[in-house]
Amino acid sequence: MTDNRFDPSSADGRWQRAWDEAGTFTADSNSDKPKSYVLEMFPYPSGRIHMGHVRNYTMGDVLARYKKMRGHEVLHPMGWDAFGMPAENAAMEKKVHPGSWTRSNIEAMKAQLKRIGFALDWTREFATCDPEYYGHEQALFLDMYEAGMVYRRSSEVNWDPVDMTVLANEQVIDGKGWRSGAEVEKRKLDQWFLKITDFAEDLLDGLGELDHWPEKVKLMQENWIGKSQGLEFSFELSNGEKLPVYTTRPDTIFGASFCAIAADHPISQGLADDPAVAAFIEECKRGGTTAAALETAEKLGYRTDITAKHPFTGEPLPVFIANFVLMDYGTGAVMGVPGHDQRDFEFATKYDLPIQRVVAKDLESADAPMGDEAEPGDGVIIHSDFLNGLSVEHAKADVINRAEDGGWGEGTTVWRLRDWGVSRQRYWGTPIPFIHCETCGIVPVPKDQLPVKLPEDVDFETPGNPLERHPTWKHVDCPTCGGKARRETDTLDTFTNSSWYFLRFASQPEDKPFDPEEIAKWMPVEHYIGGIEHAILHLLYARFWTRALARLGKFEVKEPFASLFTQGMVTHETYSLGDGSWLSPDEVRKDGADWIRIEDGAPVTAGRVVKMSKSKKNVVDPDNIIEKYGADSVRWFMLSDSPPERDLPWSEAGIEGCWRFVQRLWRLFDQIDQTATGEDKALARKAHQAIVAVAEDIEALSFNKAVARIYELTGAAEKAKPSESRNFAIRTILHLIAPMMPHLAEEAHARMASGLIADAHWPEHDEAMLVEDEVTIAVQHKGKLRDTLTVPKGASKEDLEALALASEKVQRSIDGAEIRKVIVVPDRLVNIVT
RNA sequence: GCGGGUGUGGCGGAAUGGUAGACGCCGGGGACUUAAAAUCCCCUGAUCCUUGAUCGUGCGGGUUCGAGUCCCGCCACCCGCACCA
Repeated sequence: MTDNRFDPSSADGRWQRAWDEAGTFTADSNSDKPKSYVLEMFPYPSGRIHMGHVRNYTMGDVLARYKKMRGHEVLHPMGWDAFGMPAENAAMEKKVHPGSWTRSNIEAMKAQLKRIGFALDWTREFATCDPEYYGHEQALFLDMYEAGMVYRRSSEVNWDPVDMTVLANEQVIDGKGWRSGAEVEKRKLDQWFLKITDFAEDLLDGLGELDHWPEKVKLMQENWIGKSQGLEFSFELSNGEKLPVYTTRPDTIFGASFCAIAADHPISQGLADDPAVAAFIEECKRGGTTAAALETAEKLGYRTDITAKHPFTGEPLPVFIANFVLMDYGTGAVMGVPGHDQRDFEFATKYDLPIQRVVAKDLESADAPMGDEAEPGDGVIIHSDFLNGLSVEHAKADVINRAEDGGWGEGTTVWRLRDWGVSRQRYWGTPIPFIHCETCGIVPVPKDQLPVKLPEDVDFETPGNPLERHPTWKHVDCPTCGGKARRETDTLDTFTNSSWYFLRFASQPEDKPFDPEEIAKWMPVEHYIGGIEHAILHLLYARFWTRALARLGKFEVKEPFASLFTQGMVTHETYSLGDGSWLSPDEVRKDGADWIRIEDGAPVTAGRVVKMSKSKKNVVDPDNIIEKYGADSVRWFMLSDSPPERDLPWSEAGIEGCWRFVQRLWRLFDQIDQTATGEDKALARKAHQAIVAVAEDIEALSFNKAVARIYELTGAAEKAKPSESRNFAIRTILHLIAPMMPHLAEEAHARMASGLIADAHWPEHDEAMLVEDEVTIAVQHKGKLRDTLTVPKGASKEDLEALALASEKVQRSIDGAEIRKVIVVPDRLVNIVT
């Protein structure tokens, strides 16, 4: 009566259309059901959906469908993070407009997502490059400006002196420009900043309320915000000036043997008349602006003639200009304590400065010779006059007190977090809505003139910012005085686009960014899922925007994402030829134990399993897989085996196994026997236990465990003889897999009932059916397993002990030794200690 | 350099301090078939003196009747570092 094979090539599309036509996944904000907002980080439209997307969206999809089965009104939207550099690169390489390149990518990727059968509300789709979206973003940016959260200052960028253009960190390879190959320099530009540091305390405290965020992400954000307590004080300099410095280790002040200031510190700049100083400052401009580049660069210093007077000893300390001191952090000047800071240690070794230990592990080791690195650890203070014998903690407090009493310093809090530079000298982003007027200065674009749209007619033939070069776009009249003025040609960092998109998904009125009442209905996002690579920047910026908008009175929500899940990457084995060139998986095959190239039989080395990437050619295209196995097999693969937070190795064998399981289920679903009677208590119990366990696993996002349980129940149902219990078990499996393999589930459901299984309820379980009658307990002798016993559940300690001692195997192991102790854990084990 | 993480069979991984290896993949053996595919059944951590025993969760210590799990110290690998998204 039915085919004995499930055919996804016809079923998948049929059910996808059925869901579309019924509007099954359209979220109704007026529903009186409890609301659930499930969101995956929206994709950048790079051109093709990759396996990482499939994994991410499958997890969210299972949650969304499960929540719906649990009676929730679910919002599960999708859109496009559409601004960014790849579109401009494509424009340069392929001579296409970034907008049309992006639009056609979106169209292709949307079709791919549809083929996987995601339960998405497409009615709310948008792209961040839609003028409507970025216009509202400009309005929000102006609101933040009015509230004093936006300002301008000069800041360093990577400058390519050959291409005459600003480079992203990504475009700096080994300190050189990626196109020109020229040595990159630091250059200062006037740029726009958002005052995220005003929210440092709030963002830090807010982490405490995020109970459903991974600890590691919270810890990373905490370290990133980097609250530190320390002492800010001033050295008196030999030239009569004062040098304010900040230190987190005032306890080590007697170990200071030099001071170091940043190259762009005012004192350094004041000495720049000296050609040697000027040359050194120039030297410091070499190299990129990333933390890693700065930290790993060789420590360089220039010894000035100035000395600083130690506040306690009065000793003169040499003042150096040094490349490892940052003007952006603290005061741009530090006291160097080589004994207890690794950077200072290296610097002191290089420039032959004294290295004195002032914190020792204990008094005995106080005068042991210093090793070849600094000692940053805790201990007791030595060689420090009145601090001797104090703990690090007490010494810190003592020095701060004395500085405050003496009026030469004070205890302060310093944050590692820096204000967010949002200026980008690029075309494909949100234009920053300001006008520079010769007479009025900086003037916001009036809101009724938003959006400030990007011009369409731009060229990418010459490097640099096309908005700057455009013949007319930047020339405007001042909105205040009507005089000649110039548009801001910087665009906003793409991270601003992704800092509020979840609000626009929840509510999208035409005349404003969002409607507070709708926000109140849906926010916060209940489940937010995405890559660990966003642990800091995107997630911190989104938290910041939400708090900033709340401070502006736009809504009450303070934290956008109630729970966060960071998923692992999809990886694949790599294949290479003897010459080191990479081969793609479909160019090779296994020949016995070895790998060969299909084309000519050349030997191939199977290498490490790493993240799928174009450069390693170990990419598997989801479309080809769906074509061959259907959407459900791929979805099942994404959920199986690996825990979702870890990497998932893609394998051909694995997807084959999923395909076989789809067919196994299909055959099983055909075996409901309406004439069957009788109870199979063991199977019924397994089914009830699975209903509870799979629900718990899905809610904990432990999809791999849910999958294993479904395999177990399936195996048991297959083996069982027909009975009412078996029919129940089969129908249970059908509902348990519905969120994971929705097409197969609909197809099978349609043959036994009317309506969509997507609209069905999660099966009910019977509490009484969960309890086992019998348990297997372990019998140990001195902690080693000797025997097992099957006993009724709840057997008494005495009975268990007697049964254990009666075991022949146990007696042989004890071998007549004296029994000193017997530990009995009911329903678990008996441990006999001799 | 700084910060974060991971480590269990041939592979992916299970395991409230209580029977290590659930479940899947690979591999081996068998059934069915003219044959193949599909399907079904059985086996599959290592070693040995094989009715059984010993060893075994990156390495070295410790706590405990009992440690993959808790504590201390290492090693290896991976990820992030503010203009990639």
